[in-house]
Amino acid sequence: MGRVPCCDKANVKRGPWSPEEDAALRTYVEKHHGTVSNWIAMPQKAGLRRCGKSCRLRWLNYLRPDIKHGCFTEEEDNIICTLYNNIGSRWSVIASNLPGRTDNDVKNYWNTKLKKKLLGTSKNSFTSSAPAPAPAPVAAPRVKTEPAHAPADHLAAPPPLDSGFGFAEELYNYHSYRLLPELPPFAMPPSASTSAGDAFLSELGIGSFGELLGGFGEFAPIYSPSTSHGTSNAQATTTSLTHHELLGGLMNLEY
DNA sequence: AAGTGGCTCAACCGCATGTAG
DNA sequence: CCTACATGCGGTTGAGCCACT
Repeated sequence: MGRVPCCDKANVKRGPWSPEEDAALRTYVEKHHGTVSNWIAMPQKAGLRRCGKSCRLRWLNYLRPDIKHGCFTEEEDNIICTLYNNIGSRWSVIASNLPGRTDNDVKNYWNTKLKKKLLGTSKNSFTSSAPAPAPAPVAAPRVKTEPAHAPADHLAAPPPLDSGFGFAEELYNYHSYRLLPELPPFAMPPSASTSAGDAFLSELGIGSFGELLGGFGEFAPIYSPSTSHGTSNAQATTTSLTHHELLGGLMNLEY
């Protein structure tokens, strides 16, 4: 007994999508205000001879109106590398930090360009402001209670401290490599405040602390975004923690 | 101009997870 | 609680394109 197929493979079209199919899919989804309640039933309703999963993928990765196509910026490179160092190949999580990018896009970009860039022989092959490449962590299991940190072998080769690193990169490295003895203590700016936290997030290209902490599973329980989630003033309402306190906690926990 | 080897990226596959009944 | 089904996700494939010889 094999798996139950998600569709009748003999009667569905496969391969590249035609402009007519794209139009039919786009029309259907837009008619339903961008949400499809049942992708399996959707192709028949839209008059498409496609697998529902294929339709969903086509919409999410290509037809969605907010998709950003084209070259990745250096800032996006940095975010991808930083998050990959921390959480491994969890492309959907990484993509969620890059507005307009899909997990497939990020994955393809990593596999075809970034990985080579990082593994390149030139010591300057990576951008000067980016964290140095670390051994790729094994992808964390896709469970909600996953360990937040990369596995221990991740500690084998920490990135060198580079004076060119910004606050954000240093904090991430600090987190990623568990304060190896050779790393000097990370100094919190004396004037650290909500605005410092905002600047930190802005530097990472992350919209809210909730997004940041989403990558650090064990911090999630102490943080609950306020109703102003996504704004620069988001705070941890359940604990009344400020950005400053969260940053402090982020740096002190486990170290 | 033709051959070929590498690269890109859309699409597919199958497993994991979520959820409704 | 169990089962079946839908959805989400990461890994992989292969057609088409391009640069090089």
